[in-house]
Amino acid sequence: MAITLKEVANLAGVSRSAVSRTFTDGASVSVKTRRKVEKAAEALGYTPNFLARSLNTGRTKLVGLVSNNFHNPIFLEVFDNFTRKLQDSDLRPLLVNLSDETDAANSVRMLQQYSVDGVIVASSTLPPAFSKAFRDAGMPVVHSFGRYSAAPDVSVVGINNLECGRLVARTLIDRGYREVAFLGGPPSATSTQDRFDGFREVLAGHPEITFTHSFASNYSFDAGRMEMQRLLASGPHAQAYFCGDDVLSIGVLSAIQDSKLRVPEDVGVIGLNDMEMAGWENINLTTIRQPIKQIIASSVELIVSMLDEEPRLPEMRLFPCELVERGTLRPLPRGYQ
Amino acid sequence: MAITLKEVANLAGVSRSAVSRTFTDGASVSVKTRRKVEKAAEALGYTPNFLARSLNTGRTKLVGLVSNNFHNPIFLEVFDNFTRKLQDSDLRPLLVNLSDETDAANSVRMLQQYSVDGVIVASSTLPPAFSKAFRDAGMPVVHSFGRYSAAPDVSVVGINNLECGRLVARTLIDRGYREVAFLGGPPSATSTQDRFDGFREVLAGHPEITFTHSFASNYSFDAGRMEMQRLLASGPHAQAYFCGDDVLSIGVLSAIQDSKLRVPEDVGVIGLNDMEMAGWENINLTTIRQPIKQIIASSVELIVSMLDEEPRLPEMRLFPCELVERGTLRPLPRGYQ
DNA sequence: ATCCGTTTTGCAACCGATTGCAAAAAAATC
DNA sequence: GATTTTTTTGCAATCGGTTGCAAAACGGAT
Repeated sequence: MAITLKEVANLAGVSRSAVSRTFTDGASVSVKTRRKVEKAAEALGYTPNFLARSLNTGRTKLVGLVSNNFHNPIFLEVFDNFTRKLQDSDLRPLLVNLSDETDAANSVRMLQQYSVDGVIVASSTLPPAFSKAFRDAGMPVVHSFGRYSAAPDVSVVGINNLECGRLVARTLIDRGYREVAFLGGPPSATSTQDRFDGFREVLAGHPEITFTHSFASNYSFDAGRMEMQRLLASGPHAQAYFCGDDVLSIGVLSAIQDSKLRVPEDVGVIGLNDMEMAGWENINLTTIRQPIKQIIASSVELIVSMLDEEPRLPEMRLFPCELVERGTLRPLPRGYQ
Repeated sequence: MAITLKEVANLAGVSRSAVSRTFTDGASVSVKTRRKVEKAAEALGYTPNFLARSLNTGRTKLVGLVSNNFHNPIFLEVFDNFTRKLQDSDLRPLLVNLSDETDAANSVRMLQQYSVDGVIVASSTLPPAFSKAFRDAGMPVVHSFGRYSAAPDVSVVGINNLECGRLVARTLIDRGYREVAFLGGPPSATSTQDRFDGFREVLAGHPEITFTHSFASNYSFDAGRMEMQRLLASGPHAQAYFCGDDVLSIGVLSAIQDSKLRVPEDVGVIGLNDMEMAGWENINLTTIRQPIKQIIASSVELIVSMLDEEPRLPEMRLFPCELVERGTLRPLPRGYQ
């Protein structure tokens, strides 16, 4: 089938070790043999077999890229950035779709079979039990877009969802909204729980502000739209809605638009993520930006350093979020600007 | 590190071959030893190493999933479906991002290093040279969303872009549009070229219809919006625009919306793909549906059958497209319905 | 109990590489 | 030119499995 080391050795008239050494950096080969080998390899079109190599070295340079978010457009950016960054670090992503997987053991086995060097869990909804299962199986793990924890099982890189919730609450208060609402993603998602907690924490200090909440069935346009339609039909609406994420917000906007209410005059909406689409002129969503590129760059750096170092304690790397002002929230009242 | 076959053999008190055979289907092992082995494996938490196995069997069950479309939301659906289908067939996708890759040789080497069993090229814009390079390196290749060719280098699964162009032309004619336009994706994309060819082929038979064309710099919202703004600023607009794909169409719609023209009364728009977003109520784009799920299911079936069969001639598998009626094209004139 | 045909089993070679070690070759020293 | 030191080389074992083959165990029939 493919050209092997042996064939190159024969053609070059050297031992197999010599060939191996030419393709291993830091190994001792004279320039003369190196030349011979390179010439032979070139002629035959030889490429070392990384998998065979991995038996000895214990490194496959494979990284499991595990996710269950295959419906949120922002994850296309996520995959794009991860694959690039991993490739830059000479690692290859083995993509694992956990969308309808409930059993971590299954996924663990899958990754063990290919002896991946490490695992990146890219998800804001996957319960920590999954990352923990990978860790328990002895693989270095980074959970990207994961949840803050004082005593994390595995390293987490992401944003401080609690702080995001607080930031939104403060923003709405500053804008003079007096009846606000939280419209979260699925209650089971850790990201929703934390954003909610931060949000109501701040509001708890403002008894003058009334505050309601509800949850969409998942982070999707349809779920957001349906939940908002339900809310509009079931009683008076709030002055502003903090939505679990951008795609949910767009669904919410669509429902509001149908009801003839105006945004932001009659009702305000603020999302979270700042996905590309949020900036499209026909959407123009005010939102909280999550620094995806930095999160991913940092995740890859982290996993890379975990590969050649000794096991170390899990760490949290949280990045700040910032408000991206667009057209779905009313501006600061005069005098406060 | 991980548990090996040898350790299981020791614990179970059998030979290494016995253990190997228990984990190879079709191999001859007595129920008695099988039980012993399974018990020992269970106790130790043993999982066979697929990569070591691959040295003997010549099969890694790895499939290269190669793409350069990391900006079109439809590709999230594509990745979702591919990963699921491949997993169902017991194959693992090794994701390769070719976004700023111009040299096929580099990618070929990457896939050779991991001795993938086959390659799926998922892209409507990647030139055929890439798939050809993989094939020339001896890997089974399927090009999904690729271009029709009478004598293809590799198997292609997708839609007939020419026929799509024709379908749109006929649709616009039937709707009574007399000044139509093609607003394609990047001229270099094979998909754009073919759609354009089909479109003008039909229009060539209708001299009463005037017809203009232009190209956006890529398949993106911004490109579509900018190109449409340019067109609107530079002279009278056409009655209907056939846009290269859905995301381009949404950009075009956004530009039209800004110009105070009404859709579909003043100007019609039709896209291509039927991505999820096209059905969102606030977009509601009339478009041509590309049967993504079928294309992917068929691609995976094809690559699977290429894995255990002898080399065979490349084949074309083209699926029909259909019109999805929504709100951006005016209805059939009365009397024709 | 003996014989014969089937299964089951373990040995040992092999897949494509890496690597410790000792021997050979080359370079440096006197 | 002989001796010592350093570098380069090939041998052979190893990584974690699979598999052809011959021997061992088994099962049934006589």
